[in-house]
Amino acid sequence: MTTPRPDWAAPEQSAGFLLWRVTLAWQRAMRAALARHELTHVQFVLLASLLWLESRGDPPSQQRLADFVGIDPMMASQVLRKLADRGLLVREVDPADSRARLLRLTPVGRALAAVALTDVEKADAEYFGVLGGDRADFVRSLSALSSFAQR
Amino acid sequence: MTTPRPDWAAPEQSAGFLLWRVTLAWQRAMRAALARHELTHVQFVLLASLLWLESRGDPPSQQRLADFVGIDPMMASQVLRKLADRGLLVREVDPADSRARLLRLTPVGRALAAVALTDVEKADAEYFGVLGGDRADFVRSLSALSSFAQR
DNA sequence: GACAGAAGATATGCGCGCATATTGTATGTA
DNA sequence: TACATACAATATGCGCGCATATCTTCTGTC
Repeated sequence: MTTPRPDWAAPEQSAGFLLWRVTLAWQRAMRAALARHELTHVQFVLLASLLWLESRGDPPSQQRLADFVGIDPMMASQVLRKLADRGLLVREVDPADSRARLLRLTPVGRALAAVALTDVEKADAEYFGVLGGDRADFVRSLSALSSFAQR
Repeated sequence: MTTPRPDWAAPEQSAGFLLWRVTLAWQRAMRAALARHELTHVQFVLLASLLWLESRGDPPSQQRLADFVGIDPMMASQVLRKLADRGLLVREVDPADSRARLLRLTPVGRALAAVALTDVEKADAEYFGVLGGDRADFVRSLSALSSFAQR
């Protein structure tokens, strides 16, 4: 166990490190696509998910949105406050539970989310386009890992 | 463009967001495997890569190691300084270029890298084990993305 | 030899991922 | 009613990813 292992020392030959680097590259692509909207990639995910949730039910709480997106409730709290400061959404106290904050997009926020969505979709399609026909298999593998590796 | 898109609003149905979440889960697995060695996942990658590079040539500079691993030279500089403070490696001025710092593992650092390597390998194999026979295809897809999405 | 440009290292600052602790509120049970 | 427990939100702190600026040193060309 004292001899170096080529398959670990060389990141490009390990699935884990490939995963890591590919994700970083994807995040850079997202950042580039969202830069002109003054949105970070987490801000966008929260806005887009809120758009989706709003369209089919009551306004969600911060907690519910964070669970839905799969990010840390702490992060969600901070990011949502900034988005509220920018006037993209409002955080109002839940009348049924004064601990919770209900989220509601403003018209400005709704419009921004919709426009950013098209840019992100284009960047995403371009990024994964190189996989060609293997894309379905790739996504299936990701799903298998994702369902296995629940937090 | 003002109607929500289910495939984007629901992260688990988008390849990009799947990628993101799976990578976060992998990083958590790495963190757990490395916790008892008091190593972060980036610290480990640097140590293991240094182990590999040392075994087959002259000691690399910080820049060369950062390039090899694929991380930011800035991060590498900070992390390597901490590792040097812990006595796991030494950073000596390159006699051929007084700007560069040459990296050399200490015996303690070499031993720690080797032990941590076994834990990480086990965790990694366990993590990707759920892919079963699809693992090769998955890694091939990752490689395609990786080579395409060079920084 | 003198100069401009490139490269290695560092500092600063912001956003994200996560762990921990604290406060206030909503539940359960006695 | 009183209390313990659980939960939503917040604050703090650390490590990472990255952009920008600065300083020093090397290398090119004249």
